Order: sequence, then C-alpha cells, then structure tokens
Amino acid sequence: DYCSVVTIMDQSNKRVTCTLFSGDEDTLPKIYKAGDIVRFHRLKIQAFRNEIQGITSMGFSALTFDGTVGAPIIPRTSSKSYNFTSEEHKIVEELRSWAATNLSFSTATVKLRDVQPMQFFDLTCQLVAKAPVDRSSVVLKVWDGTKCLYPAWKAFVGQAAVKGDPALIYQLQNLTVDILVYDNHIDVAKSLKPGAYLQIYNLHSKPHSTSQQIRDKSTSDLHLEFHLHGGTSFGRGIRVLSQNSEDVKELQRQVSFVNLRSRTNRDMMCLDEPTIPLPSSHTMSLLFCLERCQQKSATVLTAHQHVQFSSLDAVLKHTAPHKFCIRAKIKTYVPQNLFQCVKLYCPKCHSLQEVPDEETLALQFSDSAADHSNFQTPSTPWFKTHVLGSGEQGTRQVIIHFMIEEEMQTPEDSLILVEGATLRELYKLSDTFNCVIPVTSDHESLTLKGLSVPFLIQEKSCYYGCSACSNPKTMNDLRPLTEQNSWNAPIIAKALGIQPLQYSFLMKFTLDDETGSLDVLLWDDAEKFFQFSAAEVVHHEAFQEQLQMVMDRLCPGGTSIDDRPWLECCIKSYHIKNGSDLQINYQMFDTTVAEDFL
DNA sequence: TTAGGGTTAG
Repeated sequence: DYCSVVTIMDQSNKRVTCTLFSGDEDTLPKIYKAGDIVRFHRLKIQAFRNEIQGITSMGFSALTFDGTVGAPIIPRTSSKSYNFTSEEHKIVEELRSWAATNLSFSTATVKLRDVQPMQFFDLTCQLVAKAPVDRSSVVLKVWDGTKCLYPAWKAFVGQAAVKGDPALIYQLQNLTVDILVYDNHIDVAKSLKPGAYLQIYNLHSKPHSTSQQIRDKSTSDLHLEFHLHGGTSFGRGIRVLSQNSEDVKELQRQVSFVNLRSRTNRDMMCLDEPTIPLPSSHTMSLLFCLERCQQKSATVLTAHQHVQFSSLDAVLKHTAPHKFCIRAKIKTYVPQNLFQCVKLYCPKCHSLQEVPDEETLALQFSDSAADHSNFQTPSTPWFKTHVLGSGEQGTRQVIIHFMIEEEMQTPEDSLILVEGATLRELYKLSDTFNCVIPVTSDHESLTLKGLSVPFLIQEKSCYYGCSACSNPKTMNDLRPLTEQNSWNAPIIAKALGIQPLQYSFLMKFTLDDETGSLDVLLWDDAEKFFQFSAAEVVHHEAFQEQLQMVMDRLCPGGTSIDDRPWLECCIKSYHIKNGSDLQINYQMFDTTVAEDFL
C-alpha cells in the first residue's frame, strides 16, 4: 500500500496525526503543502500509544483545498461524486483566516531568492530543462522568476543530453538552478516535460566546496547545490502542478515580469535585486577571497579533477615533461584575428600551413580561367565532356567532365571534373554537384591544378592535400571509383595519391595567476576545448561567430585581467627542438569550455 | 495488515 502520514489541526489547537493507507495513490489526499485544508470522509479514530490517531477505513475519501485566503475554493479529489455543502465552504474560509493569523508552517515554500544554505524546503518552480547525469541521478534546471542570492552550483552534463529550448536555457542561465534528483525520484523526473510547473518537496540546499576552496581551507564558499535526495520521508518528491492552481498563477506572474523586462537583454537577467548582504564583520581580505572563490571557472576539466592545482610559478620551475592542473586567467591570446587560428595540418609530416585566403585562391582560378582559351582536352572514353560558354561575351570556356557511368545519377550524387572555371563558378557548381574537382589538361590527361588549390570542393568546402606527402596521379586513376555509388574526400584523395590536410586549431593563450605568466598552446585538444571542429569554423559562419563569442567571454576586450573569468585547465609541458636548443612548450589538454560560457 | 513523521551523506 501507499502510506501518507498527515498531521492536522483546527481552531481547537489540538493536533491529530493520521496514517492513511491506500493501494491506489490517487485516492490519498492531494496535499500539496502544509497549510492545505482537508476534509476526510470515513476516517477512523483509534488509540495509539495513549494518543488518538486517525486511520483510513473502508470507503475513505478526501477533499483537499488550497489554504490561501481568497483563493478559489476548488476541492482536489479523485472521488467521482461527493457532497460539498455551503456550510463546509464556510468552514474552509474560517480555517483559512484562522491559519493565516495563528499558524506558521516551518516547511513553508520558499522562493529561490530566500533560499539559505543547509535548508530543507519546498519549491514551486517551472522546469526549463533536464538531463540525465548518471544511472542514479537526473538534473533539473528550474526557475521561479526570482534570483537566488547565492551563486548556484551547476551540474556539468554534455549539451547533447540536455532536453529543453537551448535559447531559453541560455537566456535564463542566471536565474535557473540545477537540482540533482536521485533514486526513486528519477522516474518522475524522466516523465517531466520542460515548461511544466512543479512543486518540489523537501529540497536540500547544500553548500558546495570546490577542491580549490577545500585546499585553501576556505569555509566561506557560498555556491549552493540543490539535491532532492532519495526516499519519501518528509514528503520528499516532485509533483506536477495543474495549470489552474494558485501556486502556478503566482509563479506565472513572477515569471512574466522577468520575461517582460529582460527578453532582449541578457544582463537584465541578473534582475535588480540587492546584492548579497555580507556581515559587516567581514574583513576586506575575506571579501576579496570570497569574491575570488565565488567565481565559477569558465572551463571545466574533463578528467584529473582530483589533481591538485599548481601555481604558474611552480609550473615554470618544474622540469619537463610534466602534467599540471592550473587555475589562471587569459592575459592575451594570439591570433587575435580568429580566422587565422585555423591551420592546415598534415598528419603524416606534421607540417602546418595557413589556409589559403579566398582572394589568393580566387586569383589562381581566375588566371586559369583566362588562360583556358585553347581547348585541348584529351579524349577519354569514360568521360563525357560538356563545353560551356562563360565570361562576359561567352568567350571563355568552362569545361565539365562527367563520368560516363554516372550519367544515370542525379547531380547531387555525381562527381564532376571542371576546367577553366573561376572560384565563384566552382562554388556554384558545388551547390548542385556532390563532388567538384578542379582540373587542368594537357594533351594526354587531366590532372589536378596543383596542391596550392583544393583538390576537391564539396558544398563550398575546400579540401587540400599536402604538397610534400602527396604523389598526385591523373584523373584516370579515378576510374575504379566509378563503380562506387558515393565519394568522399578520403576516398578521392586516396585514388589520386593525395595526403589530405586536416583543418586544425592553433592558438596561444598567455595565462596569468598572479604568481607567474605562461604561454600555453591550444592545439591537439582544441576541438574538445571549444566543442566544435576547426573544419566547422572554416565552413560555417555560425561557428565563426560562436568561436568569437567564446573568446570574447574568456577574454573580454577592454577589461582588466581582474574582471576576466578564471580558467581551470590541464596543461602539459614537453620539449621541442629549436635549432640546437631544447625548448619547453606547454599545451592544454582535457579541458573544455564550461557549458555556461558556450 | 502496512506505520505509527523528523532528513542525504550522491
């Protein structure tokens, strides 16, 4: 059976504890919180330990009312039929006004702005997003339209696992708190839909200490974790509130107020609340320490969280190779022009080169487009060649070679070889055709236009080969591929004897933690750091903007270093040869930008 | 019949 233990009292100021059993949870009284008013039907009174107690008997039923003065008197019940007289209506009103002046409920619901550390309380809130954390816990991102005065600890979960509107999550990031929900509450949590109004019972606000603060022996960390622990004692659990409950209406009022004022301005989400009042006895140094400790790191370690943080002066003094966890701020970084932080990298010879800029590239193609006046394409039995007039008077020729075998294919599946086209024309063709290979011809064969230009263009994206490691063949070597149905860059590169180059990030952060300053490369693990790839940055404007946004947050321009966020990172030192000298380099690894900063 | 009220320990 389900069991619910309820203590009731009335104007007599006497209390009776009732033990209510039912095989059907729905028939138990729908009590949302202390202060609700109940009418029990067929409650049996008996003695237990020299006191009377109420207990369910056959035919037990209950009506429950909101205990708020002035709220509509609508009974909550699963009973299909019941009598509710005007006399009883009056009793509910009397109980409400009596309770309002005579009772205070220790477990009263609390707004986020009133939450104190080490409290157990009930929260009326709206679900913004949720995500599984592990097998025994789920995180719920909720808000109630007020701002928690203590910085809320945020659970780190992969963005892919988060259910909820990303724009809203971002917009409300300073107003939502993460609630970790455990064990028996997971099933309910899983069934919740973002947007739902919830009553969360017996939520625990627990101070959170980072390892850094434990090491600093700082007991004044004010970050709060919110836990809904396992079990049901104290009514612990989650209830979805109905749209017409008074609590939901109140919540909607609070929430709409925030929306109206802040929809367009992220900073407004901080609300015009007073800042945390600090006891006047705090010394300035403690205030400084507090302020520093409260700052959440802009980056998160993806492993090695148990490793002690090292100061930068200690890192600089240490012999290489070695690995460290550090906490520092970005003093400056290069390249400031972020498009230049993407390079072309050869995994074979490990060489790095710049990505050719569009202008240079366009120039190389316009040269060949102008050159291509004498049409001398060799006859190849497995190509079908079309000559198109182009240029201002149609004087220039663009030659497109289709593979014979793929004539049955749709353009979006086909591979074409193109002579004499400008870069613009090539991009345009890549909108229609799956693979576009810029080629040039001599009397005998079609060949690549060299490796300073892309060997393949797909959906306006350029693929390059390493000039040192490639051994380019002629287009005749593509012939075996005609039996395949699909092509991609690696397959084409292999057939043409090309060692493909990879797009790769290379940045240098100058980090500072007041004990020293250190240049750290962001290189091997850069894609893990940003959570998008260098190729995505090259090919999509949205990722270029995202990269700019992340860097602007990690190292805001026009600010002093004091106002920038801390970064917690793993770095490793290693030797590199610089002529005859051995030099120590540092690289970041196993570090990622925190969810809040993305 | 159960439980009979007072907190996880992540």
